Amino acid sequence: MLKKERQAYILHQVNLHNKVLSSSLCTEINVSEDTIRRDLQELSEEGKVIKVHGGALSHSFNQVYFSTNGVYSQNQKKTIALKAIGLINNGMFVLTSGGTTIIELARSLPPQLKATFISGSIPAILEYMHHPNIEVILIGDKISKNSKITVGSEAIAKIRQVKADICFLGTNAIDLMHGITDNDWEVVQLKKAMIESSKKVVCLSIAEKINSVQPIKVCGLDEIDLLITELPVTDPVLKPYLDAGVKVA
Amino acid sequence: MLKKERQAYILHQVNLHNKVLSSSLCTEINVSEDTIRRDLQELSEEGKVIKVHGGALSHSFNQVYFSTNGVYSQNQKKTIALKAIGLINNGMFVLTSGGTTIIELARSLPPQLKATFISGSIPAILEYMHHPNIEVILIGDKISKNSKITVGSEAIAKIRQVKADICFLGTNAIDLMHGITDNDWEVVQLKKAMIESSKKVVCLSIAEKINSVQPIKVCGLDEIDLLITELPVTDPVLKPYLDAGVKVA
DNA sequence: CTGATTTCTGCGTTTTTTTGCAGGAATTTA
DNA sequence: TAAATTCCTGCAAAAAAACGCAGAAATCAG
Repeated sequence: MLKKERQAYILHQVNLHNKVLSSSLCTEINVSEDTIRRDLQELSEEGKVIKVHGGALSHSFNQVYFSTNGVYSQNQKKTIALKAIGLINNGMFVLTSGGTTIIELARSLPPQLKATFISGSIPAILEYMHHPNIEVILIGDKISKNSKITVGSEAIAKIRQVKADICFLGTNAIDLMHGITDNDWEVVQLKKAMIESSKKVVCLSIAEKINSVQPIKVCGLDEIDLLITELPVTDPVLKPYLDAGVKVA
Repeated sequence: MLKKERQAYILHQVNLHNKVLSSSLCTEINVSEDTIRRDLQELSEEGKVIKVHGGALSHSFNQVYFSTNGVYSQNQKKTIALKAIGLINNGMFVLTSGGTTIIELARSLPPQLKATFISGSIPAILEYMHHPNIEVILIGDKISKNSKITVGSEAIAKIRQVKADICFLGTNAIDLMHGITDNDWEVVQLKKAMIESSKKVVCLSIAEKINSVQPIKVCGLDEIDLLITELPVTDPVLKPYLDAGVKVA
């Protein structure tokens, strides 16, 4: 096998699978590891692949996983936020949890919107405060430094006193079997209370979190009135949820 | 699994769920905890994640910060803050209002101090949240956007439920005749409630505000247990207050 | 066509990287 | 305060990489 031929094969494999192991390559092509290593070395110098200990990675691998953009999946979250904002009308009482998607929602609210936002999430409240026309109601109680949200029985009691028109939940994990799940017990209690206190429950979830599970259950899919992702409604990932009776936007 | 691959997976999980536990990661990827720890270490050195005891946090989630620009007469306020901090002991319940002097107090708290701070001021709460050992209780209610503090009957009711060891009031104006005065009716209601709910009332006031008056009365000088300014106790400006029976530090 | 030169490949050795483990220190939690 | 986790340090084994070298193959010059 010619050297050029071999390198073309390697490059093909890298682009196909996003990674190659030098060990498997050398058995596939039946050459010594040194040869593979030298090939990888050359391809790496030409910028065709990224050489790592044990093999090589495609360049797209790095683009996908080590996004140089500091804010992770901001665009997706922006898309979700805009869909969600379409559900808010003037005069509404809106209950929101915390999380980066909610922050994006808060930042994207149109300036003319006049509504009342209720939350215990400090980062979210900070964003709502900057808005010219929104009334902000803060749920008080002990602050969980971890999640930057007020948690505890007082907070839950306060939420129970509210009857909100709509509730937006930032989602940590959603799955067909287990519904909405999360990893912080106290936050879960809050979210449960929020669901009970709202006429309409909307889950905001980037597609990556779909079909993932966390240890603690928030609610079943049947309690969600709407699931918002950055995907078009026709995306196959959403099909099982539509089939399960979940409304999707 | 390649090392880079593993780190990409970890980073992905961190960005997705805002936090990861090393314990769960090592069962997921089936490597030793040491390996996970070393990965976390490296990712943290590259600034990709924030390493904490037991796992790691995403960086984007922790970017809650408040614009500190234009801190007015910072040095004097620092002096006042340090005097005030001398009054706080471990285990105390501390009630604070808002204002830049209180912020300075919050920033200057010694890291070992273990106490519970109660406040409705968003900027103050943000500072307390950064402290490793203090418990933060947030007073909830409607947020007044210009004073950045929760105001209203619910907030007052909550404060009434508390019996704090000490209360620090940022002062807007203090005068021999009129006592403590302010210019925001709702904030005054809150401060009154705070005074009633505290065993000891401490006013923090920079010298410039001494002998000035605002439209709405908070309380008389007789209700103050201590007045803290940046001046030495012997300063002639403070003499009339000492004569009137106000303790000064 | 032939010999010299260059390139390529594989082998053995040394060096580096990676990983897991044991212990003791540090931190967290009850 | 005591128990349980988690963290750190040094160490050792395994894997991979780097290096030098020599033989094989290809290229080139005369």
